[in-house]
Amino acid sequence: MTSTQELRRFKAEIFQALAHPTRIAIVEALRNGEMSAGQIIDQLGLEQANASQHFAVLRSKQVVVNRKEGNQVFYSLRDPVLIEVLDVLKRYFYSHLSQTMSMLKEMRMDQRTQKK
Amino acid sequence: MTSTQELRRFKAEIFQALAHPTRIAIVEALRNGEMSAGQIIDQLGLEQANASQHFAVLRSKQVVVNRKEGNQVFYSLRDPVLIEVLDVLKRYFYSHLSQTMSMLKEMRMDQRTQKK
DNA sequence: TGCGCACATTCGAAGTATCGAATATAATCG
DNA sequence: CGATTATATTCGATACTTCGAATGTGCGCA
Repeated sequence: MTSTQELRRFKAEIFQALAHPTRIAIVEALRNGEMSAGQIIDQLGLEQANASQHFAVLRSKQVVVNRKEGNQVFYSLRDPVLIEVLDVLKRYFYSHLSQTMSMLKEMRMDQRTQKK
Repeated sequence: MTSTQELRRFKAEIFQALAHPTRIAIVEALRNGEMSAGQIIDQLGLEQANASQHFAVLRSKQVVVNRKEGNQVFYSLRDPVLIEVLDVLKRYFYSHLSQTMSMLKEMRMDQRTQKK
């Protein structure tokens, strides 16, 4: 039996997988179909090793799947329903834009202040 | 100007806020309207201090808002659109149930094996 | 005023995530 | 074969998260 607990742990895992700006960028880049690792890295301006680490996270949570072709590895979303999740959040963001803006400002200020 | 970067950081913050089974449970408990901290704690069987820490995370990311009434604190979702996000994930979960089940099994096995 | 309830905060330990640098692997090309 | 390209993995440092235990805060009631 699939317990409620398990379902929540599963959801938490997915959220964790998406809880990084770079990984969100990767998922968004895949919105229109598969791309090679190299294409994603170029498009987003990432460090190769770092990108690969983020790919590993997304793979481990099955957010993306990959396919090897010769030299290259092509990534795609396992299920485009995840894009819906991002779109819902975009609406969320815009519907609370002014509050969100000040929140973002605070977040940036916190960052600066913390770095002593 | 709201940059794409900022929007991604914002989304990542929301995902981070939801990236814990207990916090998902709290958000789901609030699906049907506000509840006091104590009610949530009882219903979910949480430790008081731990629950309060999770409330703090949800507040800091503005996922929930609170209202004091005398002795008690009532929590509610800032925007029920977040429930949509959880519902989308539920569909995601069920549409990939068999794969997900084996993934969960592996995850549990990993946990056991790692605890040396 | 002082007690008790409801809730929040702080602290320190343990675990987990992130990064860049270095290194490994695997396919292709000459 | 050995070099080159594409990608992945490992390592160690630093930062963040989580937990329970202890303590703090603020309200209401006797």
